[in-house]
Amino acid sequence: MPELPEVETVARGVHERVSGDRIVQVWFSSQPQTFKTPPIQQADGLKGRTIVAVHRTGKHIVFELGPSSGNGLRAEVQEVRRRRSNAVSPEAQWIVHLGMTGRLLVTSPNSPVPSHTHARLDLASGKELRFVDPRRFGRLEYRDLQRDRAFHGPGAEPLTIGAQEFAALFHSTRMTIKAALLDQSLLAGVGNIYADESLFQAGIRPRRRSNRLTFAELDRLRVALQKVLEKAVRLGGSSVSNYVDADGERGLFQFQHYVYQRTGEPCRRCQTPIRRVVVAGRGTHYCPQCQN
DNA sequence: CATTTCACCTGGTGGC
DNA sequence: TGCCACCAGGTGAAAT
Repeated sequence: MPELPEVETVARGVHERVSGDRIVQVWFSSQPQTFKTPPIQQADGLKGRTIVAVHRTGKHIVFELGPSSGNGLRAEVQEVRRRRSNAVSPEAQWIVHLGMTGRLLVTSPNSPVPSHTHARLDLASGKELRFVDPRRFGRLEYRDLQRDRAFHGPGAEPLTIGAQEFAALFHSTRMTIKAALLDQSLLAGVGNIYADESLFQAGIRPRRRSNRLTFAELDRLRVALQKVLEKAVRLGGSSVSNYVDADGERGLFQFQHYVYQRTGEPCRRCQTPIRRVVVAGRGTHYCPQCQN
């Protein structure tokens, strides 16, 4: 499930492979719900633009796009070189949300096109960028910054938020702490795995009311969450089911899980069997001994 | 308004 | 072996 660490891994991989490149041709599938912006509008906007940079905001991958440039291979190559060396202020953004099963792949145009491919971007370098998403929970959006606001994500960034702001956010709602962690308008980037893992590390039960947690508990949670996310980023994310990064490599963090999908197995701290309940409509895993 | 529930999707799993 | 009910969970709309 792509959450912050998986999305970060994908964004870094894609950035390394396509920044400085130029989009020369675009193809989209005809699956309407994949497109937050109508596909024709996206194709018109993307074609000819240079990819200045690719980065993550919350669970979103943002492509910063430069102005579209003229035709001709020589001009394209020069354009690529120019944009590599100078920072260009972006004129547009392509925003990719992976949903549950979305993947961004950088491949040769000749490699077999997987089923459920919804976007194919031909790049000036000869590479092809593909968006593949079997369950179609992912979303593609285009913003023209002359007209639209730049994308900044729905909520605060979990990795950099400070103690005061974190406490203020979670003291502002009566939801369960699990539901609050999953609410992207509060913190952007936390999903089911890292919500469960950080609550375990902080020793907090998922059904506690967010606004009833003490400042000390919330700060334990913030520190635990940041440590868990940073470690997962270092390990390339968690590969549960079939998540892979831009190389097709699997992450390693799933071997570090303390509670997620360990129902009935002994707690790594106290040997008590891990319990599974449903909170906020999600499978939720916790240790009844270590979490209070 | 705040909060909770549910529909959207397909592939994988496990029971019979 | 084949069939099918069921589960996974990010998000936004609908219900409460």
